[in-house]
Amino acid sequence: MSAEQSKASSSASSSPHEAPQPPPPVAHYAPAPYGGHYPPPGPYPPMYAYPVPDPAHHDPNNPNGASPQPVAPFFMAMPPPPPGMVYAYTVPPPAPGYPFAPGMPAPQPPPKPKRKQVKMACTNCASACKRCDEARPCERCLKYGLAETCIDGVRKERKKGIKRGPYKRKNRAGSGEAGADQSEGTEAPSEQPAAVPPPPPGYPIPAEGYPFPYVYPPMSYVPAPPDGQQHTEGANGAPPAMPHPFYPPYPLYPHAYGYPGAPPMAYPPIIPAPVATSPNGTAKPDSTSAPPSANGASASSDPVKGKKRSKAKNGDEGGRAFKKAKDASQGDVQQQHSLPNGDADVAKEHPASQAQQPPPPPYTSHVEPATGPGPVPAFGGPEPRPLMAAM
DNA sequence: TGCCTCGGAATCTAAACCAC
DNA sequence: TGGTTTAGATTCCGAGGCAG
Repeated sequence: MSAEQSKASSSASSSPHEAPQPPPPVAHYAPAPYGGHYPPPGPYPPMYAYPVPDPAHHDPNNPNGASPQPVAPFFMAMPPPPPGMVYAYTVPPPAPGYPFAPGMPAPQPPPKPKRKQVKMACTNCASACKRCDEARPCERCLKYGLAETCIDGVRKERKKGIKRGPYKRKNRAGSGEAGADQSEGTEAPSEQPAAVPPPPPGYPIPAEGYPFPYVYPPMSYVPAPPDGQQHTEGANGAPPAMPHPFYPPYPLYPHAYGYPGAPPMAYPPIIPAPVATSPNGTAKPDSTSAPPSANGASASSDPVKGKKRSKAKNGDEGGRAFKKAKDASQGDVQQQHSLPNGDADVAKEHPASQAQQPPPPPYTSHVEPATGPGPVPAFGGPEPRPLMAAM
């Protein structure tokens, strides 16, 4: 499942519709744009992205009292922000159970990454209610040997002549962002902290989903020209055209990324650390990127949300008995091994196709290539996580 | 226990509506 | 005419439940 999804999503991200976009060009840090030195002379003490595991510390995500997973901490030697600079974004929330730095916004549940749908699923995927992709045959049909039956369904024509009630105009006080937001499907206004100042004129706006905070000088701040050089600012005293638009992220608290059990981060939406999947699934960053828990913990995690089931949807071939009977009688159709709803039978005939799928790279399925930079390769190694290559 | 099924939330998309 | 809103159509996530 997860492998299938990750594969599908990865292929979708490589489709012509959603060609992965490279991250925005990174302006390399110019060491002396100010009168003083920035960054201040090092070396900096290593800043761990999460606390060094303490044998005496019991991870709250390991309810059995197990010690934290021995994941090597990665550290970031980060200079403090340059004088007069402010981060345009706040840093992600800390891992559960850890305090907030003073002044940090209250913890919020990380917003679920928006689901991306294909325009038209193939008939096989549609009948199986499984993820499809734009390619024909799609990944799933290829995987299950249904390539020949992987065709687009026929989208039903929308009913016409349906009358509607009076429109409720959305609140467009915020300079008319409602429409654009709706069409874009983003919830940026509610996700961006209100304290984040807009970039000053002349400074670029970071691409949506850009993984690291930008820093801008405050609106009135103009960096002191180094060594008496003249400003290259434009007219009206605007800041110079992007001398260096941002600086490396500064972890305000020492466990921004990668702490085992840390929730998926609202921002940036990337780079999972080697997450230790706890037995009760509490550390599961996303079920789409994690293999189903062996004991069905996810299924039983919320007993309140019971679902009713019927054996057959719309009286179709819903049950296994029906499928089996159909198989027996129609073994030659679907290339002798599959029903349109290919999962069950294909899985039986190709058990390895599911069982031996390598675990998917976490989070890759949630990169939004259409709106943000390309997927950032997940950091999978235990060694200290490298800083951004462009830094 | 693992896998399959399918309910329903999330998303897409085009028709209807509205302002200019 | 173009932009916005609404709602039908569709996708597919994820939890319940069954077969082995």
